[in-house]
Amino acid sequence: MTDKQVAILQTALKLFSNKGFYAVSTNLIAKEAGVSEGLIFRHFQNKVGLLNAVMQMGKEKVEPLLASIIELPDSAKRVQAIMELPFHIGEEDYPFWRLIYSLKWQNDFYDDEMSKPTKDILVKALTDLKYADADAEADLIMSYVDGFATTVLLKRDSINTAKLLETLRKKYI
Amino acid sequence: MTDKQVAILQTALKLFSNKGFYAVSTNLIAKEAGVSEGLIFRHFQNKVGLLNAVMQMGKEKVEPLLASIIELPDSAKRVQAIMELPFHIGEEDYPFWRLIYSLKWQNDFYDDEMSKPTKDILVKALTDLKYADADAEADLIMSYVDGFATTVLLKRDSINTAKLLETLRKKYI
DNA sequence: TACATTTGTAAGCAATTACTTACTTACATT
DNA sequence: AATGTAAGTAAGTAATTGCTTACAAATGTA
Repeated sequence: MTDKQVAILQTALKLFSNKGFYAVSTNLIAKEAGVSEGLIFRHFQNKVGLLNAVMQMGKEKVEPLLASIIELPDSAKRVQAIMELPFHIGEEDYPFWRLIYSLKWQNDFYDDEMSKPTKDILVKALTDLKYADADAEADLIMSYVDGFATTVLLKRDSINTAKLLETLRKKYI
Repeated sequence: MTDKQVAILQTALKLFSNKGFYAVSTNLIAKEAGVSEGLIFRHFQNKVGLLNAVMQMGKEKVEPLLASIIELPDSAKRVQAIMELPFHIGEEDYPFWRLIYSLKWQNDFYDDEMSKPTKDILVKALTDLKYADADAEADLIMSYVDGFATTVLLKRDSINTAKLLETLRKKYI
C-alpha cells in the first residue's frame, strides 16, 4: 500500500463516517486526500469498492478485539466484556464505528450478519451461566450494546460516558 | 394541504427513511408521488425544506404520545413507559422513527435537543423514586431506549421483539 | 541499460443533481 | 362575468456526479 492509497482510505473513512456515504463525493475525497480523483478508481474500481476497502480495513482492526474476548477464561467476564464493548472503543476507532452504525440505517448497505459472531459468543457464555433462555437474553444484551454504542459515539461531548459505565456496573457487578 | 402535498410528504418520508436523505433525489420523489418535480419546490422551497416538513409532520404525531406518558399517575409507570417506548411504536410510525435515527448519524442533521424532553420526564420520575443519581440513571435508561429502538426498527424481521420485551420485563417488574 | 509494470495525473465524459422559468389550470371572491 | 391567487406542469438551467481515457512519471526486474 502506497502513501496515497492510505491517504485515500483514511480520508474516505473520516468523511463517510461524518457525513454519510452518499453525501460525500469522490471529488471531495480526492481533494481532501491531496490526490487526483482518478487514483481512487485506479485503486478501488468504484465508490462502493472504496467503501468496501474502508470497511475491510476497519474490520481487520476490530477482529483481534473479539478474539481477545473469546480467550477470557470466565463466562461472566466474557458477558461483561461484550456489554462494555462500546465504552472501550479507542479514540482512533471512533470513525470506523460511526460508519458501521450510520450504514445500518441505509437499506442498501444494511448487513444483519455483522453482529452475529458477537451474539454467538454471548449465547455460549449465557448458556454456560445456566440462563433459562440464553438466546433471548443475548438479544437483550445486544440491544443494550447498540444503545451504549449510540450514546458513546454520538453524545460523548454532552454526557459523561465514564459515569454512565460506572452506573451500569453498579447494576450488574 | 392538498392531496399532492400529502403525497409528496408521505413519499419523501418513505424514501428518506429507507435510503437516506442524500441517496434520494427530488426527481425520484416526484415520480413516486405522481407529481411534477417543480411542485416540490413550490411547496417546500428546497430539498431541506421538504425534509423539515417531513420531520414536523412526524413530530406532531409523536408529541401526544409523550404527553400521555406525563399524565401517568405513577412515577414507576412513567419510567417503564419510557423504557418500553420503542416496543409500542405503531407500524405506521416506523418510517418516521427510522428517519430520526438515520439522521442522528449524519453530522449535518444531528440534533442533540430532540431527546431532551423525554430525558427530563425520566429525571423527574427517578428523583421521585429516590434514586441517588437520577441524572446518571436517566442517561443509562435513555441508552437502553436507543438500543431497543435500534433493534425494533432494524431487526424486527429477524428477531422476536415481543419476546425481547418479555425478557426485559422479567428483569424490571 | 532496456523494458514492463505500477502509480499517478489532467482533462474529459454522459448522466444526474437540485432548482428555475414560463406557462396553464383550478378555484375562490366580488 | 371578471379578476386575483394558489396549485400544478413541462422544459429547461448550471453545476456536480461517478467514472473513463490518454498520457506521464516512478519503480521495479532482466
